[in-house]
Amino acid sequence: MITIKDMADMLGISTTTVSNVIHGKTSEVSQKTVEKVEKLLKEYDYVPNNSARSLTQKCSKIIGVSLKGRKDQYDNIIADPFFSVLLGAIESEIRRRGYFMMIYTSDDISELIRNILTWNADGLILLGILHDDFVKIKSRYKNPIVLIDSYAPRDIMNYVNVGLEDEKGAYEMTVHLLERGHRRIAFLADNMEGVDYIRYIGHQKALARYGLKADSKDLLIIRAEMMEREASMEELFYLSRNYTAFMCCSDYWAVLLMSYFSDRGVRIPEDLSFTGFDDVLLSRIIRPALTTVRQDPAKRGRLAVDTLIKMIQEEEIPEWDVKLPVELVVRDSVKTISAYGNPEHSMEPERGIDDGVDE
Amino acid sequence: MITIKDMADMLGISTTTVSNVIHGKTSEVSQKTVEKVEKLLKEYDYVPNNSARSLTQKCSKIIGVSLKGRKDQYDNIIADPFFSVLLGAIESEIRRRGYFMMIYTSDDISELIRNILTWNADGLILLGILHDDFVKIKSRYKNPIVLIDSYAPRDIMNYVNVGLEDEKGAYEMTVHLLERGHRRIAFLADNMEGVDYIRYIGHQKALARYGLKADSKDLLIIRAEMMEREASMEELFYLSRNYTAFMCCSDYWAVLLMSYFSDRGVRIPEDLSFTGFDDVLLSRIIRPALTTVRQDPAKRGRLAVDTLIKMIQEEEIPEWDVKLPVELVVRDSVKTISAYGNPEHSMEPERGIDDGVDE
DNA sequence: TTTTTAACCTTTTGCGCATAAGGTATCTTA
DNA sequence: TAAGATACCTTATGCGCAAAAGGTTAAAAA
Repeated sequence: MITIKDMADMLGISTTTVSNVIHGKTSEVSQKTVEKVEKLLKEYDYVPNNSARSLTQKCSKIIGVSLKGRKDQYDNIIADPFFSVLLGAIESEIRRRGYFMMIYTSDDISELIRNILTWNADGLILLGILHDDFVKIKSRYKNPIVLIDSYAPRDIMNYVNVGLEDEKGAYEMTVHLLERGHRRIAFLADNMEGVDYIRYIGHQKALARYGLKADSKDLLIIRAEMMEREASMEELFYLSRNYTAFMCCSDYWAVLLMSYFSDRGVRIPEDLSFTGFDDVLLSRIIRPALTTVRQDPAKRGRLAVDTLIKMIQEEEIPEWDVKLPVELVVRDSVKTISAYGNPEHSMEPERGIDDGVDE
Repeated sequence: MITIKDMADMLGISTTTVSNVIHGKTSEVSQKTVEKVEKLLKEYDYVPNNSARSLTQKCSKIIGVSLKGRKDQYDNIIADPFFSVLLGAIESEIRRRGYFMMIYTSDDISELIRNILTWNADGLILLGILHDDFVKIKSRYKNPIVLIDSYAPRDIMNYVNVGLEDEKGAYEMTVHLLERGHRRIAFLADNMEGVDYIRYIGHQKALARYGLKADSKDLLIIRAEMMEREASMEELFYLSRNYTAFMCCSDYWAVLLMSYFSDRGVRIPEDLSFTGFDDVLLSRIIRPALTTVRQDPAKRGRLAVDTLIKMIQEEEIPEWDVKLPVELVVRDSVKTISAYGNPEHSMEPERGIDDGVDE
């Protein structure tokens, strides 16, 4: 590996002059010298040592990306069809902007913090981080952070979140189910800390508009490890008899559950309707095609990187809670229940109740 | 950020002593001093600056991972269901071993080289690299490299490849199709440079065993951009009438094509049978479930990282061409053709022809 | 003529760390 | 008692780079 000093010695000039040419400070260097240096630069295809640069500059050109959330059968979050699309978009945008990406998928938050600090990452993108972990990171890491799919009490801590119209999405999906005659709807979430909580609020509001009240026993928390355990799945299967529809917080799990249920002879959507969230490729391909809420992960990834780099370079904090649009995508996984057996609820929304969503 | 010098000053000792404690060279430091330093280390949660370390040591603890290959609708290779699982396995293994991962998905090979060199990566994992690009990288980058799914003439260049029994997989799949009565089989590949070429050889050998000869017009090269172009798909649709089975080199494309064809009224497998390669989650979930060749991407990722780190640490080159096992997974996407209309080929393999695969 | 200024250099410093090389006691051994 | 060994420490150096600070020359301004 050729260094600045090597080239300076070859030309009999100082390293500062070579460095100046590299950084385009040509006003301080004669035309003749510039040409000599540039010739050598090309000849040896000089590549700067970024470790050395990071030491002198305050910036490392590294952006850390941390993923947490639902895992697949390989205990592997990158393989999640939604996250992988998002991650791909983030990677290409980071690269396009001249930065480097380092990924951390560890559940160990102090390991994550050590990794960020040891490389002195210029900025951080956190996907699906829980509030407590976010606070821990904030207390040690002072560079800009952009969140994706993370919600926390704003009075506690400032943050920039590249989010979604989650509440609206869940609201519209619930209305869709209600309008098709469903009254016994289970809401399946990862946890009640992050986006799923916001979605649940939308769900509640939609129910309220129809004069219904959300019942906590209809809120089913599905953790990744449950998917593996036959006993948990059996229980879910047993529970499902109480419902006409399963409203899931991700396409991934909706699809996994559909597969499990249909293998056990449940007809979808005749016996049980399913809805998802995200609109991943999978959802278009399976049969019945999944009714879901679409978001644009590529756009979201790009916006997150863009926002972060703005914060890094201009040290100015932009809008702290973007909400990207969602769109209801109706396919074939929801049955229309014409003659609904439970007469206590009318099909029409009740009057006098506020029309709903606050965004 | 606290540094070694900060701590040395606090304790009134030299930086060397602190450094020695950090590296466990406690034989050179008195018990009392060790305790003092360790207390401070814990108190301030000291994290070393890896840029500084990289400068003094010859190693950076960075492993570069480069992906090339088929892309999805977002022009995003990370989102590929097979690559993402593999990548996830690689990431967690790299982290477990105390290294850091940097990803490059750029098609621009000289940009990739610059990135590796600028960070002085200790090693490289290349997925699906083409031979010319590999030669370019080798000429500039002298640290260990492990390939995944890459084949090249071995006499030209030494390399370590963590591969698959590709030939065997394709052979067995072709035999499966032949045994079910298929004679007009299209072989769908990405390109003829990498693993698909090896698979095609297996395909040819299986055909030969049945007294058939592979016809180059049955080899259909499907590039990612064709998936987007309606015209290309229409042409493929038109071509499909000549075949009873589409043998695809990846589940991903098999599934995409199945979806396209069934939307156009083609019944699968009644009108057209499909097979894949990889056995991704998708394949188990779609209907008909896809008959495919299974590989274990998690194991493969781990083995690749393990091999690379062995090369980095022991500077010893292990087995240079591992072939991990594959397994035929028969599901529902292949029709059994009982009365086959073309009398010129018998259902039985011809005698006297060698039994096939060389592994 | 002297001073100023601009153009074009170089020398020096330090980022944080690891290590080679150099100390100074104290303890062993013959 | 002198020579060597041991335990425990420090000083000095350099990795590759960027930038502050310091030169020198020649042209421009006073």
